[in-house]
Amino acid sequence: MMQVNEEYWRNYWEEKNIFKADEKGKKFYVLEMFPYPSGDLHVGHLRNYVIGDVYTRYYKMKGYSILHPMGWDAFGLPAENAAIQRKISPKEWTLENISVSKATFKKLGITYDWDREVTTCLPDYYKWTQWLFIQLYENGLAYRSNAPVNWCPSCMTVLANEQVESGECYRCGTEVTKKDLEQWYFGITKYADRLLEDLEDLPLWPEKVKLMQRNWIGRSYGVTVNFPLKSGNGEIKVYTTRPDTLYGVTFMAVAPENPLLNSLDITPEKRQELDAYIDQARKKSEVERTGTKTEKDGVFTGVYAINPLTGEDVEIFVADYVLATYGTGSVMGVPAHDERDFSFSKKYSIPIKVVINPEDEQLDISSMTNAYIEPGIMTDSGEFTGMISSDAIEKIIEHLEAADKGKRTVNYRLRDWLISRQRYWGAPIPMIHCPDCGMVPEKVENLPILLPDSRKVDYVPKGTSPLGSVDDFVNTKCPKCGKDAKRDTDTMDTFVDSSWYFLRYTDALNSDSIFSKQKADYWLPVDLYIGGVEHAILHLMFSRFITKFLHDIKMISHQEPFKQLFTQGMVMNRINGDLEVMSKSKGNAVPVGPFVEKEGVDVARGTILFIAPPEADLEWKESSVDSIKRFISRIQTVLDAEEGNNDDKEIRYQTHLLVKKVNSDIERFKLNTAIAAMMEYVNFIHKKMESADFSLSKDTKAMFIKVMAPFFPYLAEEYNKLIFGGGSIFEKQWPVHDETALMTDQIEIPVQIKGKLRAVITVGRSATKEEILKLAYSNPNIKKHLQGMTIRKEIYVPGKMVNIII
RNA sequence: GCCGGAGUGGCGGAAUUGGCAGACGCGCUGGAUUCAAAAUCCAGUGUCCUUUGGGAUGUGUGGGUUCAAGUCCCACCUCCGGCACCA
Repeated sequence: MMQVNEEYWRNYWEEKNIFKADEKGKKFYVLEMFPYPSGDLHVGHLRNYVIGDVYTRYYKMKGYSILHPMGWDAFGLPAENAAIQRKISPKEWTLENISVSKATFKKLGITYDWDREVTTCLPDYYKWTQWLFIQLYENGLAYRSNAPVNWCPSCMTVLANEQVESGECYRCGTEVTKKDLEQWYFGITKYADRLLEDLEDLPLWPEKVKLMQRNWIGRSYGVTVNFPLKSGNGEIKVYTTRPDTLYGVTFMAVAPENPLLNSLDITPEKRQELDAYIDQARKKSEVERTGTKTEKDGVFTGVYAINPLTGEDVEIFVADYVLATYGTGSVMGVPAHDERDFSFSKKYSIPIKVVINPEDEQLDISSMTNAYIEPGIMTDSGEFTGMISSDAIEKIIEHLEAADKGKRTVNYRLRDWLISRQRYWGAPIPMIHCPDCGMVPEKVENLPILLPDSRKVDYVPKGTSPLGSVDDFVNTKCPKCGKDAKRDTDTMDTFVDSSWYFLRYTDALNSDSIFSKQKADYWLPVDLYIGGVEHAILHLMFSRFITKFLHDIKMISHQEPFKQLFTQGMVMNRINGDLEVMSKSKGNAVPVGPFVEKEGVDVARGTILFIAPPEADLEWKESSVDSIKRFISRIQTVLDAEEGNNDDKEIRYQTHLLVKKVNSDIERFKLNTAIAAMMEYVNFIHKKMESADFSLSKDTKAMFIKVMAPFFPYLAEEYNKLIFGGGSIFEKQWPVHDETALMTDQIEIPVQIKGKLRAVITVGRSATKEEILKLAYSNPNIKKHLQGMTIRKEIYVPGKMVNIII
């Protein structure tokens, strides 16, 4: 029986540079999302990387120049937390984890080009993260702003909107609070339209992910309407997508944070009441304020605005369900035609005015229990009365613009990306605060701004940036005027690091530039990007944004980084009876190292690929290896037999069918059925060997070995060496099936009576309809069922089936 | 609440264009081999009926289109995921 020497092949691939990108001819860039280095890789990681490895080996055999790199998303909180607990430096801890993970990758023999390894926490990488920041700053896309931000009291840092899930921190699940802080933002909203529209250019992305991004960007079209104040000469602007309901506006609500409240002419008594409400609102969490379950409340300001279309008075409320950060921070209230406004008006006895009726009904305020939010016929709406409301929308916008009472507006749910973090283990923001010059970017030649040695830093989180405690870091000279100045002490969100790493791989060792345009243009876009769907918004949107920005500053030609996205399913494991995603932090991780040591890499690969289709979640069971172990040993039985020379038509048929099937299964990401097809094939040969003096010819063995190579690379190499004398199987050409081999002389035709299968007949390939029907009618079971029946119709689908209707 | 996706044997899952449902595998049952066991090999395995030829039934539920539906249409149920007052 064949002995597999994994180490030999691992070294062979590496020493002979089999999978080193040679940058010649047609290219294929395979990428798996790089991991956070948490130490031991587990079976969940294995799945992700093995899928990528299959494609790398497959495209290599198809003659492409391959780029398949690996690196480390190495900044971030776990390193700091671990360091605080164990009193070792985040850097040491991280680098140690990387070396453990890397050793496991090497043991697996995944086809990475390690010369291109990137580690985001090392200065040769974050130098360019800082460079990128400066480019964004100089193009007006990085700015500081003082605003209420999401604050995680447990992580002691701010979070981006994208990192808050139902009011909780995406990392630790702690309820997020609001804090007013001056923070750094990236102007991703300037790219909102392009990020939305260019999704059309990504046909090979899952619809689900594109939909999630569309929803997240949340583009809406409407109008900003000016409501003059009743007293004084100010005005309040509101944004609405339903100008057709403007005649029904009876109140308006302003966010507690909206600064225009200060300019309203409010009586001192009212002012006191309002301040109490505002104070209370600010203490509430986002979920308490805007969650669907809580009842909306507010306080009347005592001040009125004027409906610009009707001239009627409109009560102005302060209400904490109004978001200060969306639209104008104020909304108009139309009780009759908005569910939320309806219940608010009931609560505060605000008048209700119907301005849209259903086509066949007149709404009656006294009997209404719900708002009518559908389109309908305009009523009580001045010159627009009688129009279909959906048509009136555009007419009213035109009217408002003509009268200078409003302006057509597009709004987005997407917010600018808050990227500063009050933590130590991240890339320092390369900006300097100068008392004279203000904000000044560090000179590019001074990059990287090194993180100070952790021994000098008090990086235990206190809610302020740990770097602020290091005097020789903070104190510097202004790059512009040379006077004493202070460095910015925040570090960047780790999603900044990972939003451009796929570009660095194309030119990882470049010390003069972030990458060369020529290399990036050759390799981009990533042809196949494999990772979890949990990054559908965060990482994938930020990467698209940065790619577009780099395109705009002429660093790259492409506008989209990832041509095809494949989101693989999660690996689940039972813990105390509950099925949970496998992860180190949950304590249910099955480490890869001991597993492959025991079973071998090929068995580990085959198992994880066979038990479920790559996109489906799967439950990990140790016992799943049994079927693949049996299969591999059966492959050996078949291949170990002496070469025969008695391949017949049937063998040729089966072999070419296998090649065709595996090829198409790989192309459509059905790696589980590709393995099933190989099993069928091997079972077929095995049976044939038992019943006759038969063994495969050398040529047929070659076809099979090539087809299995992307899945079981070690075994394939051993047989390639044994039977064909060496070299790497991956330098050989992927087989092409011969369509003529699939043309059998005989075909089987199922015969149905009234849609029920009654017989299967075997006929010659070229049999005519008449011949087939004749044969069908002579079949005993068909005869039996047709006894005494009248045939009403015969349906014959050429080469497929016969259906007799009685 | 809104928007997606999915429901197929005891289990994981096949069925690529409306054309033989359950490929492949796990498990289970019986047999061969063995002193015995493991491993391996062979046969069977949706459910029910059966004279062993077959027959009935069957892809979440109920309807529909069609010669023919797991696949298409309508309504509903359940589960999973995303968003959750975005005005």
